[in-house]
Amino acid sequence: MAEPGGPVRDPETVSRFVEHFAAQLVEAGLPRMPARVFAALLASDTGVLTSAELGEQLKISPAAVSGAVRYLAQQHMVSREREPGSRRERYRVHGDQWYEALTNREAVIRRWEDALREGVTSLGADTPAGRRLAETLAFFEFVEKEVQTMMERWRAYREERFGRG
Amino acid sequence: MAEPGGPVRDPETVSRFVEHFAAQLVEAGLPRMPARVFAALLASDTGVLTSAELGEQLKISPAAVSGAVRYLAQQHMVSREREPGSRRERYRVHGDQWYEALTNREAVIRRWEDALREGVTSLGADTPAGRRLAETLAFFEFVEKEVQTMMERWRAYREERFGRG
DNA sequence: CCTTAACTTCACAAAATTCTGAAAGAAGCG
DNA sequence: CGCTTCTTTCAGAATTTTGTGAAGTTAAGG
Repeated sequence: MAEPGGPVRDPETVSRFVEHFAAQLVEAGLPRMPARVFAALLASDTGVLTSAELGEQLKISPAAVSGAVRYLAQQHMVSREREPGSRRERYRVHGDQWYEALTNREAVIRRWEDALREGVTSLGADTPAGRRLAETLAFFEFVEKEVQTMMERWRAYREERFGRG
Repeated sequence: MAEPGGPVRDPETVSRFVEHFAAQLVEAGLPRMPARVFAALLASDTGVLTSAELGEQLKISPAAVSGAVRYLAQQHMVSREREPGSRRERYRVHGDQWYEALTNREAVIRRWEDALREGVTSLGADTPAGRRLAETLAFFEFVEKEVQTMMERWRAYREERFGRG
């Protein structure tokens, strides 16, 4: 399908997917612009786009691209690369990297756990509320461990099914 | 510690925990009022509070309580009970129920999967972008299955460690 | 160095969200 | 049936978030 000289990718088809998938991400809590930029990268053939390409494709200002990309980089969902010998920056979705980011709410969970531990102590480990908090804490600790092993299983499964990315 | 006649719970200590934990939830994406209401329920001794109690404790209007509770109930994070023979409604965090809710982003994931499937088709399963989308789709399908078995392991572990809730 | 291309930061306008008071709506109880 | 108590809905004020244009910053290329 992909011809040598020119891509057959219909921009409108791509855009339809990008906006639709971005909308789902937004619904799940991601801010709008980061969601759109991320979807655009996912739907690109190389997985790499420049700031200009993103701005043009999504019809947004350079400032918006900048903000969205900063957000995504902080969440480790994309990485930024300097194109050698050029002022252009390139943004990339790297398969593995972003699965990990999705499940690596580690920092967030860690803070939940801290807050819960403090709650158990201050409310009293021997009170009903304290016991409820302790159980909740145990749940998060459990999940944290499980997610790690789950990702190991995923990597194995992925390699078997798709080969090395 | 909990005496028969009157609770020793220091309201200020409780409030400190409630606001702190709620703040973490907000940071993770939960709207403010639902987060505060939920934290208050978690920190209550019985796990049940009336609308009036919530309003008083959090210093918010009945309208705010109503909105927050509707949100939480939709997310299956609390359940509402009618106190028999009274106009009062009671809201409850039920241990199991809300762990499940946390991991049951099922509906959300389902929609992601749908969008991705459509993307694979419309961009072409044999294009680089299509392959990337297909792999992403595989990841979610994998996670969906894994989370289910993880929750089974949690229930087993929980029962062993805490006994029947 | 100076020019120029590319990205970033900042202040502000626009848009969306959030919470409240007020009014309306249910449901028990006499 | 009407009174009373509790909850929900609604319109609007206040706050927050978002995206832009414009100025500022960095670094390549002459």
